[in-house]
Amino acid sequence: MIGAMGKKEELSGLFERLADVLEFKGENPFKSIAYRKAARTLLDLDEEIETIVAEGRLRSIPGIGEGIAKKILEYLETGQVKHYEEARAGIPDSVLEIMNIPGMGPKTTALVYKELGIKSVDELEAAASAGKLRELPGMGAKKEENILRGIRLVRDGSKRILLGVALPIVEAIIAELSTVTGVEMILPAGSLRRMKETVGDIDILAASEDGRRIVEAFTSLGCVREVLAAGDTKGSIITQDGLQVDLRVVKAESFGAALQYFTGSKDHNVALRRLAQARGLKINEYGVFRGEERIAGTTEEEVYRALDLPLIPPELREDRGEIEAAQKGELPRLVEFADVKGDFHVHTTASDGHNTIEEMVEAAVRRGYKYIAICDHSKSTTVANGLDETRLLAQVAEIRKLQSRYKGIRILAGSEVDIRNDGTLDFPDEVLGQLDIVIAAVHSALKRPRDEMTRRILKAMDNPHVRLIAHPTGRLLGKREPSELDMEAVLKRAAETGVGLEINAQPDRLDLDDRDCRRAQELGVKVAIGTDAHDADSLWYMRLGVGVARRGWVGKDSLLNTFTASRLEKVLRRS
DNA sequence: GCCGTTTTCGGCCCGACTGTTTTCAGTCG
Repeated sequence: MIGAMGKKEELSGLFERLADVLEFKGENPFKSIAYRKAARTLLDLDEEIETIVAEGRLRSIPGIGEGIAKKILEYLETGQVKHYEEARAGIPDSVLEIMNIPGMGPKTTALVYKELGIKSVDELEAAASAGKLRELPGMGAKKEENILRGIRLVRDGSKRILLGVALPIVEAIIAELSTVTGVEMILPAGSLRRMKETVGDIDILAASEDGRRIVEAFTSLGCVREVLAAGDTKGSIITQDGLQVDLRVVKAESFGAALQYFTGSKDHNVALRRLAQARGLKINEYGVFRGEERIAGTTEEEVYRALDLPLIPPELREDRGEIEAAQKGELPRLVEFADVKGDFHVHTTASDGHNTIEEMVEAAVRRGYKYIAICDHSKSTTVANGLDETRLLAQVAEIRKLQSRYKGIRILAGSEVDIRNDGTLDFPDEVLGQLDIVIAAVHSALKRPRDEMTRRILKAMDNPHVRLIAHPTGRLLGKREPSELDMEAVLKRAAETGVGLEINAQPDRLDLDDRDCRRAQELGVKVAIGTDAHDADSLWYMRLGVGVARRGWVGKDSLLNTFTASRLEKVLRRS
């Protein structure tokens, strides 16, 4: 989910649509590639485009040259881009939408538009159903069927799904396929391996001498709804949940190259390929080649080493400067899942959780944690049965008593205390002072204007008892946009006050997101993962939080969850 | 349209699968 629409988001969308139009018209495809690259680059910017323009740094952004820079300036000055308006003139938007249908590329879309006057997905569906498409050159009955299936797929809402939903599904599939005879290795690849917050489809990579056998096992899994492709080295299915899963099979000697290749991202790979070319090498999914000779490919380390690079962790492979950092030997030492010693945000039956304090603590012990923070809701969040002062203090007493029975784990008495509309907190200071950790969070009036939202959070951070701000933007992936918020101001205040920001690890939150994390890291702000678990099983969301932190270039020393219990005590006592 | 340890012109990542084709175009990732 993208935040509020600023100029860079508008420009990004414009360049994407321009790329569509040019493809449709059959112009030099590399122009479209250039526009799409610029569109992605714009979205990835940490700063506002206006700032960059004002400081004359536009042309220093990779992928933005003379032509695109001019168009950006034109848009900022006039609100439109003439070249775009001219290019799209006479082409209805509904025609371009046809290109979103799987199987319908620019060529086929242009063909049906020109020959049959088809201007929308609905008209395409009618023509395909009536068997009219097969009369066109290069088209047949099978193509019609495929197009109809593609239309159904899009209508079914084959949208991106949450990482936290996809991860268990793909791990179950892998567990099953790893028992197939001849499977030497099998791992997830693609955006899932990069721990992107949502994934479009799932890529799985296997090593075996007998590709057909695995592909057959794959396409006959119990979860298969539809088989899209089945060859010797590749299979593609739609699961009952509507998730597309692609399996690729290579020989073991190529596994590293293939894993690298299918993990992406696309932009990262293109950049790597350029590096390879400059050295007279060729990279593909089978290895790194100098002429006919293969010089690497069994492991990913080999592939990167062939380019004089250290292994770049999958979570960083977004072409956001990781290759340059690797070349300079400046890759961050990312936090590891194994470094995590505790969870800062769990609920219990006292508010809206499903397990007792003791059950949550037991689950934390089983995970080897050294601390866990019990942070139920406060009274303003009535829908979640938030605790008032009396119930909170009773819970603190209960936690102290329970603590005496546990030696190896510290049970932190805390609260996920509401930030009210005016920025004050739901409990008075003398109550907050009795807690081990105070996490402040906005749960209401999320749509207030940017200034007001920012002021509320800044004010909460100024309260000396507050240690963390939970789910700072309030977004819910696919359901609710992030609140309007001056994140830069929040991060700077965090740096000043020493208040940390939460990476809320709920699958549909992941808030802070990876980009905010990276900025936090740059500013020296501490982050802390809280699973916000409402039951003991959900403590596993920690993995998702670690994924966000790693994608945000967060090192071990910036993540509070890696602190030992005694070091943490000092931070919590603070000042 | 972008870009430069072969280049300011001429490349631009590269291969698999499908369906339609008797040798390949289109699409996808």
